[in-house]
Amino acid sequence: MPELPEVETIRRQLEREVVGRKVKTVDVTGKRSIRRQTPEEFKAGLEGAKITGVQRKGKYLLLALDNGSVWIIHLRMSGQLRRAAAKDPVAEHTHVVVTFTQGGQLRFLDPRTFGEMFLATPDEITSEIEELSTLGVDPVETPMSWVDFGHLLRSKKMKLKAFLTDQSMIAGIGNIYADEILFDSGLRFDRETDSLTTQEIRRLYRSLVEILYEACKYGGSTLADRQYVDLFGKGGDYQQHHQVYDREKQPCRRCRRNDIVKTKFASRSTFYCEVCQV
DNA sequence: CGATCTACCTGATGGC
DNA sequence: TGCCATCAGGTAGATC
Repeated sequence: MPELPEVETIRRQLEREVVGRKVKTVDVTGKRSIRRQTPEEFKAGLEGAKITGVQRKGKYLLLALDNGSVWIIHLRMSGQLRRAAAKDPVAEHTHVVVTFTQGGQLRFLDPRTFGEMFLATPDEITSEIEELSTLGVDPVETPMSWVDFGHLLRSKKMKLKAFLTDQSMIAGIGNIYADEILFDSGLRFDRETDSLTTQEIRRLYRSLVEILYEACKYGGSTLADRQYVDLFGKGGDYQQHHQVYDREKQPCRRCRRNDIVKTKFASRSTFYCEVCQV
C-alpha cells in the first residue's frame, strides 16, 4: 500500500512522536511480523533503547537507536503504525506493541501480514541486507540532476513503468505514483527506457520529483479501503489529485475527451490516457 | 540478463 | 442473502 509519500508522511510524524523516547517494553503477538530474527532477539534489542532519529530510504523506515542498532520497518501492502495510549482498545491485526517509558505506545497493525520489522546494525544495512544495500537513490531525500537521471535511465533497457518501480534504480515509487508520474510526463508505461529523447527525459524527471513532492505535501493517497492511514488514523488527501490512478472510464482531466483506460502491466493495474501519453 | 508469473495473506467488492 | 471469483498500495523467488 504505502509508497514514498505515505512512508514520508509517517516518517515526519515519527520524528515528532517517538524520537527521544525510550522503549520500556515490546510485545510481539503476531507470528509473521518478525521473521529475520526471533521475537525474543528483537525484544531484547529494542527494550531499554532510546530512539535517536528516523530516516526513510524508499519505502523503508529506519529508526536509529542509542545502542547502535537500527530498527527497520517495511509496511508492505497493509501495514500501519499507530500512536496509541496504553488504555486504548487493541485493534484487530495488531502484531507488535512498543510501550515507551514516558507512557504511550507505538503499535504495528497489518491484516495481510506482509509487513515486517527487524533490528540490524548499520554494517548489515550497507552490506548484508540485499534489498537495502542495493536500494536505488531516493529522489526526495537525495535529489539528482536530470542528466544523472538520464544516465541511469539509459543504463538498462526496460519498459518505463518497470524502471520507475524498480527499487534498485529509484527507491520509493510504486503502482500509484508510477502511473501518475507517467501521465504527468505524457509518456506511456510501455515506452522503452532507451527510446526517450533528451526533452522527454527531462520532462519525466521533472514530473517524478514534482508528483512525489506534491503527494508528500497532501499526506499521501488514501483509497476507499483506507488501508493507508497515518500515525493518528488519518487518511491522506492526494487521491483527490490523481489524474489517472483508479479513474478508469472517467474523462481525462487534461484532454477532457478521452476516458482513462485500465490495463495490466506486469500483472498490476495500470491506468493511462491513450491520447495524452505517447 | 529481462520479462512474467506466483506466493505470501486477509478483507472488500461485485456478479450471479 | 449467500457463494464464488477477483482484486488490492509490495517484493522475492522461480521459471522461461
